[in-house]
Amino acid sequence: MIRETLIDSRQEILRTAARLFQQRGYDATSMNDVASALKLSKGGLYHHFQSKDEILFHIMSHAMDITEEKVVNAVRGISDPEERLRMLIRRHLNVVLSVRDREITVMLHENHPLPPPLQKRINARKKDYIHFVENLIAEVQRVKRTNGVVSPRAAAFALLGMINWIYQWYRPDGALLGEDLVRQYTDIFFAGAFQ
Amino acid sequence: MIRETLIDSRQEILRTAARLFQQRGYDATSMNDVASALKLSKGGLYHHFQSKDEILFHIMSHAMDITEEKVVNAVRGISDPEERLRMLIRRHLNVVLSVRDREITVMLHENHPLPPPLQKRINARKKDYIHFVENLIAEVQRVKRTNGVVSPRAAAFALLGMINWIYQWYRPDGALLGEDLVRQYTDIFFAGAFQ
DNA sequence: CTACAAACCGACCGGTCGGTCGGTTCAATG
DNA sequence: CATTGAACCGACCGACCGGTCGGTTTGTAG
Repeated sequence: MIRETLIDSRQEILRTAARLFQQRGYDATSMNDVASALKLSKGGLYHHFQSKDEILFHIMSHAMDITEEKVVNAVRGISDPEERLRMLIRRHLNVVLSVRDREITVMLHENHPLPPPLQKRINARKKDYIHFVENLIAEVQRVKRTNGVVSPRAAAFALLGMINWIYQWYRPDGALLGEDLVRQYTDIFFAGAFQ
Repeated sequence: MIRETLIDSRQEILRTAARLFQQRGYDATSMNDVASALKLSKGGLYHHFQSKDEILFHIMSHAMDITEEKVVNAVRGISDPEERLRMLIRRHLNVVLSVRDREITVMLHENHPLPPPLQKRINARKKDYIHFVENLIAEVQRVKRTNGVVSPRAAAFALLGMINWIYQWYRPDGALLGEDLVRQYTDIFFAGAFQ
């Protein structure tokens, strides 16, 4: 049971750190803040992680894991490209809105420079995802025979911008609710990208 | 000429600070960094501004000035709503892309909490702008008689998200260039919001 | 040349940062 | 009960943070 608790501790630390980073920002959150939120001393915290950077890296990695699991994998089984894209929009949007998946917001917002090799691993996964979206859009355009006006690349950036920007203004108690957003954003994008 | 040089100094400080804040982030940029980039001591810098917060506030205020001048005012004279919106998209997008207007990017990205009264002034101006965009979209929907599918509010957020997110990925030497982006984003949004 | 204020310097302040380290607690194993 | 290693503590480090202040330089007006 030793292995288990170690992993659990690390996971719990990452969850708490992600919450604090999301609320106050990475730079404005000290290791003392993280430690005391976990009822731990700073020394105790450093028993589990080597550096603050390492914590941020694992949060971002986890964010990419979530994206691949809850968006990409959830969509892979759908054979109809249009339905696949609709589900991708729904899933991606819900991940951004999800209070549980705070790692996503941290990854979207924080530009803190990680050590180059770590930074590259994150960037590579981000690029993979963009290409996945881009290819899916291209496929839908082929099926719908509407590939003259908008390039899949620009459409992908537009779509990801629409959705990723939501964390900047969305409040769960606001007028625009999740399901409503999914419907309207999907309508906008489909009419926009497949004219 | 005394007044002039004082204002000039302050402006130059703000320009340099904006550049550094954009490149490294607000928290990661020290007052020493700003001072030495201006070939000034930290003490000399504090002769012109009372605090780091004050500098950030003025940068953000300036960002809103730029938006009102280069986007809102540039568009006010256009009588046809559709043309007005097209020009707004073009102008807003060019402001985000402009290397000269770094203040915009700083305002879009930095969430550093300012003293509440200052924070409120910035937030109020942001909201005014969003409402301006929302109302313009509603007007175009009325003219085009296409106001059933997408609410002006959601459309405004989608549009601003598309455009504002650009700073996260745009590189002037990339494949997607400014004019191309304007055209494609305009096409996407018009087909999407006015079905 | 004098006077004076704006501009600026550089040493300094209290505090906090990320990170270290020697030592203690604790729980499981044999 | 002794051993052992993970978990953890708390004091500490050097560096740097935002900000202050007394004094010097500099430019201009009389």
